Amino acid sequence: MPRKDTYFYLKFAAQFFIKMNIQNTIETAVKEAFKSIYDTEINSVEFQATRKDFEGDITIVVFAFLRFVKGNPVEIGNKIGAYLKDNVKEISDFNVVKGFLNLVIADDTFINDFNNIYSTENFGITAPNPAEKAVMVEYSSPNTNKPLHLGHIRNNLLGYSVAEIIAAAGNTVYKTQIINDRGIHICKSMLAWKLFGDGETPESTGLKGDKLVGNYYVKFDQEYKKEIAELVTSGSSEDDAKKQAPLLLQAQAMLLKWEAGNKEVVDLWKKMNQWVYDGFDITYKELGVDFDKNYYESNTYLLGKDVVANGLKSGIFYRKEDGSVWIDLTADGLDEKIVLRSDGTAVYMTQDIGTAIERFKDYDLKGLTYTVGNEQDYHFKVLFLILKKLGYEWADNLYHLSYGMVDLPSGKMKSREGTVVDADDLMVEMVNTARDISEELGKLEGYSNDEKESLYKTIGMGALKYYILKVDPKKRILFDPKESIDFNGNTGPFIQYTYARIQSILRKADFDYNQKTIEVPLHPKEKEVIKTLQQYPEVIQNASKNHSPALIANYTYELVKAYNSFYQSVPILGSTNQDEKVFRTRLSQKVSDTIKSAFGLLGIAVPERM
RNA sequence: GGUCGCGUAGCUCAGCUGGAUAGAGCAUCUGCCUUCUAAGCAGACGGUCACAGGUUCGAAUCCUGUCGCGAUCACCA
Repeated sequence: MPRKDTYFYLKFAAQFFIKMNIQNTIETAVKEAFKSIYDTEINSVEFQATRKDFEGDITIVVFAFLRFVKGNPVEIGNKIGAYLKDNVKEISDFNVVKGFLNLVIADDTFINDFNNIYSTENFGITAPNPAEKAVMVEYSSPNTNKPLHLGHIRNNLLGYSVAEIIAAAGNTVYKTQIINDRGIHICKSMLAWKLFGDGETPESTGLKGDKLVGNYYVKFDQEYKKEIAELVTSGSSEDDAKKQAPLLLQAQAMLLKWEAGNKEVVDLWKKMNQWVYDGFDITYKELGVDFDKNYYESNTYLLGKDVVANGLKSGIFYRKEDGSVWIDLTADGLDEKIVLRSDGTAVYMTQDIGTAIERFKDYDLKGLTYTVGNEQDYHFKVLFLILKKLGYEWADNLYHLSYGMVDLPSGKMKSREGTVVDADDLMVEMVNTARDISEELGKLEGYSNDEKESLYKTIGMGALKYYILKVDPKKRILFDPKESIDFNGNTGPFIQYTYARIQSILRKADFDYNQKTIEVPLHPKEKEVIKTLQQYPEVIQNASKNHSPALIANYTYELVKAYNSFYQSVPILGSTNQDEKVFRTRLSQKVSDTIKSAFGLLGIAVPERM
């Protein structure tokens, strides 16, 4: 094992070498240039990619040097440029515009780079370093009283993708969720089923288990509202009616029974939760997400109380007269926060403290990322601060992947009011749209029905996932169910289509393109594609650091645009020059490999044809 | 009210730790299928980067304030 890892490590190093090599060479040369021309030491050189409208590949910002050398930036740029052209073999030309020194990199340098990239397996991906501790990513974390909706889809896609990205950046990653399987809301569904369910089961109704249970959650709410209305007509105040409604009292009684371990209630709870889990499993599978370990709130809701007890002793927490325990965070600009109820039971915070500690005990972790909506920003800020105050050094490596809500034109989605976009329904709809478009285009002759259906799923889910993931997680998404998700332009199918076209070329390539070619004149479009490919490793690192699948999505789009432009301007298989043909085929192949890799990080599959 | 986030083209979004004339897609309009898949390519149109100050050689980007939208400030989770 260690040997294999070392091997991967070297590969990773080699990969960075490709890109950094040139920049380092230039940086060193620039320093030499200042030494020899101005007799001045400079400490760093600021690089940026040359803008498309200018000639060149890499640009040095001359303004930054004015601190060290006084003078006209254009003049300085010209002198440095001339020095570089004479002394650095990779630089074939230069020009200066205002304070920008644009350098032209020699074609053979690009081709060499590309050949290195081509022969790098899993280009861009860094294998985990076994000496490093792991990272845990929590996502999904549903309630077991209702089905998953569009909001959960965003959560799941984000969490899954971020986990993949962090792994690709060189970490061992564990995916987890905490299932909110206890509490009054579960009892509501249970009670409604018991009272009105008539023994219905997923088998007897043919309904997905989570849907069935969700129906009873809605049923409870309807009946509960009726009771409130009746109480109000008979003279109760609205508030009293809400508290006194028999259904609610029964649900509360049920929760007490559950906590006391009453067999009948616990058995019903187990049965109905299992229905929900079976339903969720189907949805998760369709979505293509998975978990390494599930935590259940019914196991963790008592955690954290001993931690609070210890913190009380050390003075981090304090007890109020009624017995409740608090932490004072006003010195940190926050409020006072309760960590234990006056009856000694745990609150959400207590549980999260305990669960975090538990996870660090269960796994050898360096960090933990929570994928939870931005409505809980405050909760996590407080949680992290408390853990820090409790002295856990890993508290600095906790991260709240906070994402914006998915809203409908009508406003927020509400399960009880039936204004949610159901996860399963939406996925079916996306696949249907993919089917309609594909059938209309009719490019799939020779495909069996199974192959076609599997392809429609790939495309439909690709459209959905890309649509959600290309947006910065922080931003809220407005989803209009009437305007269907696009399949043209900056979309998943557009990128999948490019992949499929390349596969078609590779299938037709009846020559050996495994051979390196160096002596080909480089077309500007080819250069653009190579430049974009070079960025991939850095993009992954960046996306990991920023917990942002959107960076991967946007990068993939850039790559595909560059490739399509190339594809349209020059013949690949039709090239009359054999070396050129080989080179372009190799370039195409690596682009498709990279698309597949990047889309893999987004949890999106790619098709061989479409 | 306090705190946090967001505000870029008609719509949906990019724009990395400040850099050149702010970029895509959709929509509208114009070209390109006897050459590798037109779910494509090339182009036109479209912007007081919410507003006002400040820092800087240089600000959509950093700082301050204002406005607008959202979230949050529970002995719910």
